[in-house]
Amino acid sequence: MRRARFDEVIVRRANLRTPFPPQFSARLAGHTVNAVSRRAKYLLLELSSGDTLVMHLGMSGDFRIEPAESVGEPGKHDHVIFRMSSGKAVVFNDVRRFGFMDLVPPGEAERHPALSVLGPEPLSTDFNAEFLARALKGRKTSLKAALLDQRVVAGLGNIYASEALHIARLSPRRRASSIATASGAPREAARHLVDAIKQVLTEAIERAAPNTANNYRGGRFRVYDREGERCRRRGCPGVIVRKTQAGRSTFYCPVCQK
DNA sequence: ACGAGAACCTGTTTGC
DNA sequence: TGCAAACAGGTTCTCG
Repeated sequence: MRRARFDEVIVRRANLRTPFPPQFSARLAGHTVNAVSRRAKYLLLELSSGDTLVMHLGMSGDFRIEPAESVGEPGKHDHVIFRMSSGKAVVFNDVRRFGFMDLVPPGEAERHPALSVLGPEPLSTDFNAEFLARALKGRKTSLKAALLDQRVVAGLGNIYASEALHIARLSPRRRASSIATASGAPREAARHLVDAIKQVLTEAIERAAPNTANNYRGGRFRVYDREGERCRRRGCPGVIVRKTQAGRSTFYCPVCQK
């Protein structure tokens, strides 16, 4: 497969969460995509122009790929259409418009305000019990809210924050600082939590991978969206409850998560 | 300085 | 049935 070039970029609505940069379409047209990468929940496309296209799907965004010739009348929430030299059109659809697109000049991607504040990637060795304990030392917010803070760990979202806490048997309502000693050293809970985050994300990636036999692991989640249902931990008689923390739904088992 | 809550949007589900 | 409130997997701003 050859690297594809942007033949034409049609912006049907030039503001998602933030306004698009000036000359967005013109800066893309004629350039090829040299590399695709990811940082936290941001998608990064390195272009032959040297610019980096930074994108985020927000809550409801998605890309769909269709043959260019079959692109008909755009749907209501189709905001951007990338017509590629491959003959495909990549359509960005986003009902809630919490998505995000920006174009940053060469060498400035890491300094982008959205990216520069991010903590370590959860599956990297930089994300470990020592780091987490230091990051949460003295923080009075809840453990759950802290896990959603992208400066602490980048790319963990609401579902897997709840899931990881269940695996680690830690209550989402604990003080974040409780996983560290006063000097910022990790307690055992910090190691369990780091391990649980890595585990839950690794499993989720495996499950999502195409062409594997892992696709139909029944049951989906351990706690997320299971209010009122039995805890899945073996031997635990608990019932999953839902609580709002920092404006988001948290699901946990009050019996086995301490 | 920190943490909680609101705000940004639209669509769907839930409750009276 | 109908309408309003609550809720949705994210991020960022404001306010106390």
